[in-house]
Amino acid sequence: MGTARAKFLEEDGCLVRVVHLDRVEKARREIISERELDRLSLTYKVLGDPNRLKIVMALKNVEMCVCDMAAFTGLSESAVSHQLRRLKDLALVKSRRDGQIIYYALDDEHVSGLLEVGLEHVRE
Amino acid sequence: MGTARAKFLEEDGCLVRVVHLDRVEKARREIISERELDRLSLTYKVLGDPNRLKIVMALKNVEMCVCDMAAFTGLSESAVSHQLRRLKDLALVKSRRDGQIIYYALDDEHVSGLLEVGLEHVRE
DNA sequence: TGACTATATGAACATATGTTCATATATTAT
DNA sequence: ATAATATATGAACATATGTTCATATAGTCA
Repeated sequence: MGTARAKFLEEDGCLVRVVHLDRVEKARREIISERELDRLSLTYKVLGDPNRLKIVMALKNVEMCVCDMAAFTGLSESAVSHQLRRLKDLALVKSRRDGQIIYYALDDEHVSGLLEVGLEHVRE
Repeated sequence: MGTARAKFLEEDGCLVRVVHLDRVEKARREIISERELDRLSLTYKVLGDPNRLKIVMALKNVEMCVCDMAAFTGLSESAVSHQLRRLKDLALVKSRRDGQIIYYALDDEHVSGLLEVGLEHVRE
């Protein structure tokens, strides 16, 4: 039944095979900016490590300090600190200081939202 | 003002520093299974690459075949195919055949949900 | 059937990533 | 101040990841 066939078009001096030029152009029009795409992929990537994800899942329920998270995950405090920095850089996690101790928590509801939707998908 | 101080407890024959034992235990009780955690982190990881994310974002709006996505992303068809396999393994993407052409689309609404929430977070 | 088209796969290679170890910073307590 | 505590950082190393290239598979059309 399929009658679609490839055309070839020139792109940057190269021949590129395209079956649905209209779809490719539609996708090009509707894609988000390179900048947003990079930031978005970094956001997912930072959740894409089991240890970091474990940290974030824990923070979903309770504030914790570095050594608590180290005890919980089995990582060294240094490793946890490195990971927290990445999480903080992408605004997945925020911190507040109380005396010598720095408490970490999820940055906002979007983060729990991401975890919820992800879990739903994994569990279906 | 902070009066919290660390205790040391034995864990697998090692001394581990813990400030809030109650929180660590709470986190341990409430954490999801190792299996779910792995699958969840793989799900985020697979979205955590700019090229794969670009593919998925495009599929949010329109069905595409491999060579369309190759043209759209600037990747080779082989590279796109490799990435699609990973996306399919984690049920982020599904495919249907029509003649010689295989059309790809997002697997379900959870995937667009993940993209929506992620974008909201990045844009705030 | 056999030639052709679209997609998939395996191995290899270069780059990216996460942990460790040593050390630095910042706050508190004496 | 000085010592002690909690966290952060930099460099280095081993492993993981993504692309390429060559080749394989699977469906289609003559």
